[in-house]
Amino acid sequence: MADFRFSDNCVYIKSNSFDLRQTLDCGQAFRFSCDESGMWKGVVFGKVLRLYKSGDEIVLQNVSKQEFYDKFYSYFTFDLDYTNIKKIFSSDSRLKTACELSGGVRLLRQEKFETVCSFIFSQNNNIPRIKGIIERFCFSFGEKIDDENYAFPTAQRIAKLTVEDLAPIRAGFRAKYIIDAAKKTASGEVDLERLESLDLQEAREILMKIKGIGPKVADCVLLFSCSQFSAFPMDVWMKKVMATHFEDGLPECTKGYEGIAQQYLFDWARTFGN
DNA sequence: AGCCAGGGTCTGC
DNA sequence: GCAGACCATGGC
Repeated sequence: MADFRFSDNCVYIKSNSFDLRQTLDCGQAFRFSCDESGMWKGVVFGKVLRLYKSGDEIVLQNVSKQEFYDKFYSYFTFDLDYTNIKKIFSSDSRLKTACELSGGVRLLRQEKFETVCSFIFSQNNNIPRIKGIIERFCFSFGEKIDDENYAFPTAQRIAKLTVEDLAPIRAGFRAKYIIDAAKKTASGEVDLERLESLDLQEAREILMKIKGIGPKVADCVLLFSCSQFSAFPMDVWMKKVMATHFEDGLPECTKGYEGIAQQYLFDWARTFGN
C-alpha cells in the first residue's frame, strides 16, 4: 500500500502503483494536463489540483492532511490494494505483462455528473477533442475559480439550458444528450448517488435511462465514479485487445476487478501497441 | 480525400 | 434480436 507524509500543506505519496501519466492521461479523466516541467494540473471538486513527481514520491500541492483524507484519499482510490490485485492478475502471463508495463494506473473515483457528461462527450470521439469540448463546457457554464480555471458545471445549471445554448462548445449531436442527462439528474429521476449500492446490471439499466448512454458509457461511469470495479467498458481498443489476446474472455483471476484489468490493458495497448 | 475516434439511436427486417 | 444508416466535429 501507499505511504503518506504531510508537510507545508502538501501531501507526499510513496506508492509503487501510482504513475501520473498512466493515471491522469489514460482516458478515464479529461481535465488533467502536464506542462514542460512535469507539473500536472486538473480541477477536482471545484479545486485546482497540482501534482508532480519528486524522486520516489508524488507531491500533491496545496492539500491539507484533513482535506486529503476527506476527499483525495478516496478520489485516488487509496482504499484499493493495487499491489495485491496485480499479484493476483499476474497468474495470467498476458496480464502480467500489462501489469508490469502499465501497473502505475490507478482508478480515479470521480464526481458522478462530471463522469456522466464526460463519457457522453466521448461517444464516437477522440480523446483530444473530448478534452476540448469539456474545457469549453466548463469555461462557458462552470463556476469561475480563478483567471484560468473553472469548476465542472452543475446538473442544476445545465438543466435550464437548451441545445442552442451549448452550440459554442461544439459537442455536435451530443449536446441534446447532455441536456437530457442534466434534467434527469437534477430532477432526481436518475439518482447517481444510489448507483454504488446497486449491483452492476441494475446500475447500468438506470444510467441507460439517459439518452446517449448505452452499455459502454454506462460502464465507464460506473467504473470511473461509482466503485463498480467489475464494470468492463468495451471500446474499439479493448475489442482489439480481446480479439488478439483474450479470445475466450478475461481469465478467472480478474473476477471482481475486471475494470482494473481493463485499465491496465487499455493503457498497455495504447502505449505499447497491440 | 477519406478514415477514424473510449457509441448510441432509430428504423427496417 | 440484429444489421445498417446516420449523427457533428476535428485530427491525421
